[in-house]
Amino acid sequence: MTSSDHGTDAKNALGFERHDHASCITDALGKAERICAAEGIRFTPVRRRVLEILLQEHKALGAYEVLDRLRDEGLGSQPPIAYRALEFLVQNGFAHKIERLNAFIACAHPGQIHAPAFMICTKCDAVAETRSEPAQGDLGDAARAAGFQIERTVLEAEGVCPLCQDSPQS
Amino acid sequence: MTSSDHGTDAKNALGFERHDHASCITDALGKAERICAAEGIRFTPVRRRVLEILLQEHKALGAYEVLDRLRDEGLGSQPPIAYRALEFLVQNGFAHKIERLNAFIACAHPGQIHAPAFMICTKCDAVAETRSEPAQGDLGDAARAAGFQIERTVLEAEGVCPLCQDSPQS
DNA sequence: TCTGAACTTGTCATGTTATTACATATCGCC
DNA sequence: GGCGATATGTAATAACATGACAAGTTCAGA
Repeated sequence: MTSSDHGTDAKNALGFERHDHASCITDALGKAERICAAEGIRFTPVRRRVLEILLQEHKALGAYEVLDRLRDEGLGSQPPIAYRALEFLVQNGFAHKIERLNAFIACAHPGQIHAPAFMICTKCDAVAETRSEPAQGDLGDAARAAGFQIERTVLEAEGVCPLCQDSPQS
Repeated sequence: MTSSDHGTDAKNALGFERHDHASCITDALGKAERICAAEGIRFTPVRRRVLEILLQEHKALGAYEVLDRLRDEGLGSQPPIAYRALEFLVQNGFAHKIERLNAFIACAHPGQIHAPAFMICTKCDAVAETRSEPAQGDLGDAARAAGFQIERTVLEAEGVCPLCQDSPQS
C-alpha cells in the first residue's frame, strides 16, 4: 500500500470529489502491474491500455467507446479485442461492469476482495464506487430465510451527485 | 420428490417455493386491472397479455421471448410492441427489469411502493423478489456521506437457490 | 536452442438487445 | 362529428455482445 492516498480522498473513495488524477492513474496502473507480476498473469499492452483508458476517463465507458480509442491508436479494431481486455480486467478485479449502463469502470479498490456498490449520477454520468456488505440488510435476511446462497451482488444506485444538486441546471 | 411437474410449475419463486400459481396469476391481473382503472390508465390487451405471460412463466423473460409469444398469438411482431408494453408495466410497478439478465419479471408486490431486490439462481434461472431499504446499510451511509441523492436502486444477488443446493446435480 | 503447450491476439461473421422515426388507429371528451 | 392525447403498426437501424477459427506470442522443460 502506498504511504499516502491522494489527499482530497480521505473520505474513502467517495468519488464525486476532485482528486489528483495523474497520480491516481499511475498508482492504479502500478498496482495492477504488481498484482499481475505477483500472480503470474499477463498484463499485456492492450490490457494495460484499456485499464489506463478507464482510469483516464474516470467514468463508465461502453465497450465500443473503449474500442474506438484502441482503434485510433492501432491497438485493435474488432469488438472482441475490447471485450476480452475488459473481461480480463473485470475477472482480475481491476475493473467492474455497471449493469445498469452496460459499461465498464476502473475499480477503486484493486487488489482487495470486495463487493462493490455504485452511485450513478443521472445528470452527469459520474459513477462513484463504494463497498457493500451483501450479507447484511434486508437482502441478506431474505437470502438466509429462503436458503439462498449469495455468490455475487449487483448494487447500483441511480440519483443525483452532490455537484449536480448544487448546479443551477437541476 | 415427485417429478410429475406440469411444465411451468417446478421451481417457482416468490420465495423459491411452490404456490398456487393459477390464483397467483388471476390475483395479479385483477390487481393490475383495478389499479389501472383507479388511476385512469389503459390496461390494453397487449399490456395485459404481456403481464400474463410474465406471470405464467414466473421467471425473467427477455423482451424477444415475450415478443415471440405475442407473435404466435398475432398480437404484434416488431420489437417496439414488446418493449412498449414492458416499459408500461415497469413504469407502473407491475413488472421489473432484471439488469443482470436484460430480462423482465412480473412484480411480486404490485401497487405498493417498494425498492425491489432480487435473488437470481445461476443454476436454474429462478428469480425471487424481495424488498430492500436503499437508505440503510453501507450504500446508504456512503450516499449520505457523499451527499448523493438516491432515486432508485438496482440490487440483484446471484447465487444458488435452495432447490438447486439440494439437488445432486451440483 | 528447440519445441510444444498454453495463452493471447486478429479477424470475420453473427447473435442479441434496444431505440428512432413516422404513419395509422383508437380512446375520451366537448 | 371533431379534436387532442394516447396507443399501435412497421421499417430501419443502433448498441451491445459472442462464436469460431487462424495466427502470433510466451515460457518452461527437454
